[in-house]
Amino acid sequence: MSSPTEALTPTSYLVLGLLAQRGPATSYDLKQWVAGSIGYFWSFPHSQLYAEPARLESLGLLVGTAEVSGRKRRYWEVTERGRAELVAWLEQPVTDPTQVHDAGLLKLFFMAQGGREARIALAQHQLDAHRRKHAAYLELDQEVRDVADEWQRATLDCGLRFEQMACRYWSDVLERATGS
Amino acid sequence: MSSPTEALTPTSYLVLGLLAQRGPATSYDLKQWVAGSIGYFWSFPHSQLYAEPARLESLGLLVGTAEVSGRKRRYWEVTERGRAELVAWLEQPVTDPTQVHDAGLLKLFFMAQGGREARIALAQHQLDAHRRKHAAYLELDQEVRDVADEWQRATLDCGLRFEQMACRYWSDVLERATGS
DNA sequence: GGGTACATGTAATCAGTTACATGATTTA
DNA sequence: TAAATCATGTAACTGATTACATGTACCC
Repeated sequence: MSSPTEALTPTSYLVLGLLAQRGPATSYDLKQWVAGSIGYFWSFPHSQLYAEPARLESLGLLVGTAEVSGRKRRYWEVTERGRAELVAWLEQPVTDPTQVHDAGLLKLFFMAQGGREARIALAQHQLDAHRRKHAAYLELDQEVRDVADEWQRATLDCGLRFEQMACRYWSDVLERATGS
Repeated sequence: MSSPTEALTPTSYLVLGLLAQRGPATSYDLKQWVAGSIGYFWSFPHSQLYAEPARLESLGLLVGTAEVSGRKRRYWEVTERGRAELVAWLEQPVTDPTQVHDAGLLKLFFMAQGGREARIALAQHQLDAHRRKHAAYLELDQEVRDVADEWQRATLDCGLRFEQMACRYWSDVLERATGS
């Protein structure tokens, strides 16, 4: 029992991981970083990114320093214990199964209750959305190619594959919806 | 402004949709149905499935009837307004982007902070998990082949494709993790 | 120097999760 | 008939979401 850590959430490890990876930063920085990476498939509202560091500090995993000048920004930095906690988490096996929250899929599941038009519209709309996302990932891939490390790029690669699969999938659904 | 509906959640539409699809049922039935379908990739805790119908009844989208005999079960049934609300939802375009909550991916993103062993273990573990899930979907596919409607089967097909993609992905990650 | 967008945070609400609790069936 | 499991809920907590509020920098 190295650390009597009160169950941390994914948000906790996100904050811990980002700060460990990129050094001291403000909640606003976290927000920006998330928006440019993980946020593409796992959204963390900015209010959480302001609240969570305070919690982690009370657990001794971060330390914060407030500016005295105008903006009074609070910078957060990972402590030794914080880094240890992060590494321990990385070594633990994942238990929670992947959750895919997709309102489009939920609708499709009930689409026998709707009309043909609705099915076509859904499929078309989802196809467009996933195509846009795929394009966005491709662009992102170019942008970060030389600043991201190998595993960050691997994560992005998963997004890319996912969107590619989704495009094919909704394209097939569209075909069936049109044909029936 | 057909209905002054207070923003419904995905849980609301899940309940509405299931009851519309399969007729009057108890919260326990809902729980069972979810466990055998959507629940594979989008978990809805049973407490929600007990609480939500009450909310929907207060909105006039369901009506409940309580047994008087031993178990005092409460059966829920969709009203006309409920059905209309469901259909309206099916026709609306999806706005929320797909959320993929996967602790494994989150870890991978930070895996430069961990050791080679941890990366191999993660990839291997995720690969196993997705293989099991894929197998489970295949089995489910056989079971429901003749009871599920076309769009329910299409939803399952998405799960199948997702797991297939995930298996390939983590297999590739495993290779890179081993090789470096 | 007034408007607009960016930056930084707080407060209130609410959904989701965990835990608890108990009655009804089945089975050993 | 005792134990175990299934069935049916409720209560408490807390993380997540939304909304609000204000300060700072930029630009027209």
